[in-house]
Amino acid sequence: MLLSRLAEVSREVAATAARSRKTALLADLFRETAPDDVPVVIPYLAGRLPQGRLGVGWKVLSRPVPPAAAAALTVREVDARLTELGKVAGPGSQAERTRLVGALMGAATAAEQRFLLGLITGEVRQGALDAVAVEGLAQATGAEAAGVRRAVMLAGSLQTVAEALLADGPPALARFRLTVGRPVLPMLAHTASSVAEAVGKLGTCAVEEKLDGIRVQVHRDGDAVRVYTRTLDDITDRLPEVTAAARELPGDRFILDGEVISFDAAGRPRSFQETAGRVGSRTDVAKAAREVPVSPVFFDVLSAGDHDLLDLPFADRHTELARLVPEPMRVRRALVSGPGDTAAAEEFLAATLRRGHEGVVVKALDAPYSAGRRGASWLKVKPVHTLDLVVLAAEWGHGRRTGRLSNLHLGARTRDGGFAMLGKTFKGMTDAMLEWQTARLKELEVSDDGGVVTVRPSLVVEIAYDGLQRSSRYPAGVTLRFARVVRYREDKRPEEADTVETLLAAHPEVRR
DNA sequence: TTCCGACAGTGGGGTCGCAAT
DNA sequence: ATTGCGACCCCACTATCGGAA
Repeated sequence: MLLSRLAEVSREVAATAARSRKTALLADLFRETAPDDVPVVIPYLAGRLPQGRLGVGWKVLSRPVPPAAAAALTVREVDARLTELGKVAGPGSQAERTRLVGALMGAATAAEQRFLLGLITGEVRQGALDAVAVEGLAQATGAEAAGVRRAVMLAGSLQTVAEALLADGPPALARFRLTVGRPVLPMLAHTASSVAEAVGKLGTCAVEEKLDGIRVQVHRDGDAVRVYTRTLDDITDRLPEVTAAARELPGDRFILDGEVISFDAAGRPRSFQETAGRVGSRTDVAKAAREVPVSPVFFDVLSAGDHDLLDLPFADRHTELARLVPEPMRVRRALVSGPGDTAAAEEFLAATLRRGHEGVVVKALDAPYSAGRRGASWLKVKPVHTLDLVVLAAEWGHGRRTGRLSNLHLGARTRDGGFAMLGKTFKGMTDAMLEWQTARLKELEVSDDGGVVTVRPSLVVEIAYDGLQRSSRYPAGVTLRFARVVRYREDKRPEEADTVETLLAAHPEVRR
């Protein structure tokens, strides 16, 4: 199949609003795909490369290359070239990657270049990724969409399921079962604004502490232990403590779900930055493990012995978890009987925060494990802080925000009457707010370099954030975590904005 | 008819590893 | 030794479609 066909379908999908029509377009393409092309066409139309990331980003891709006049590239040739590109390493590799990208782009028409650019950067912007591709695949093969979705969750990969389905039809789905050693997409949580709201929605539930670390899925089959991240990367070699802990548990075949986190000598959780740095260390794991040891803390079990537990209610899975994992290696929890018992949940949240943790996750006791889904049966609750800050600048947006000022630079007052930038945010704005702030900020413009519009510091905006973290980038030595806009405060003047001092005083645990 | 679940898009900061300077 | 880039951890929020209620 020619790459130009894919580029054309992708463009059509992007130009279509209705999801049903997007699905139909993908299904049509999948039907006409030859078996040999399937391993490439399916991921491409789901907006991903089968190779994963290539080590090529905007820096290399932003160099313009004259397009080819006629479409001649086949998808398999492109795939072969990108596989080569991904293998390049060592001294001189940047120049070599640039050369290979240039050669590929030079063989592509303008339309194909646009498609390739989106694929390689991971931003196809066609309004259809895995979920729509799954629907399209189901439609093309006559399989049940729910069955395809489940197979993809269990395989951890759309591509594997697509190949099997297009080769053998719907019966192939039965081959995809939960298997120890093969990672499953983890269940995710929604956000609730309060414990009362969460308990109100779920009724009888468990309230569990939410640790601010790295999500892990731990598989053990006899002596073989593997550890996977949320995106199913294998990080076993970086976490010897987790392997050792898993081997000491009484069962010898299981899949556990939990969090890895580092505690200091006093038993307090270290900051996310410290835990994440440790988990990211690969070159000298032994040294990293001595300096920042981590502990696994589990909250769910997906499989035990030869039993697939995914469809069991959470209450039953937890009974199994308690059999397998001793209490210190499990997340703390409280059982709550329903909305009448909210006070107990509130107290548990307060105690969890006193222990230095992030918040809680409220979980329905009757819900199955919805692999790969952000199910409504897990609701996280974290405290939210707010500040009144001043807009120092704004950046021109991309995609659907093109032509609008989007990303705000936020400043707090300093003692000398100036402002110190604390970070940026693009979150929380409605389309109407984007429209309004673009016009308002243009009135305050001091300069525009094409990317950043600097303004007179006079507009006050209320910002919500999850906490403070250390920063080497910003002048106050700290930055806001997950900053988002709540509303503009036109009733406030910049002299009334919050100061760096009050911010630091509100977060004494963050030392600069 | 209205409501709500699921998705995609729009990017944020930090840290590590690697290659280039 | 330092700098820049890319990958991958953490993530919030809004708009939209289409099925559920």
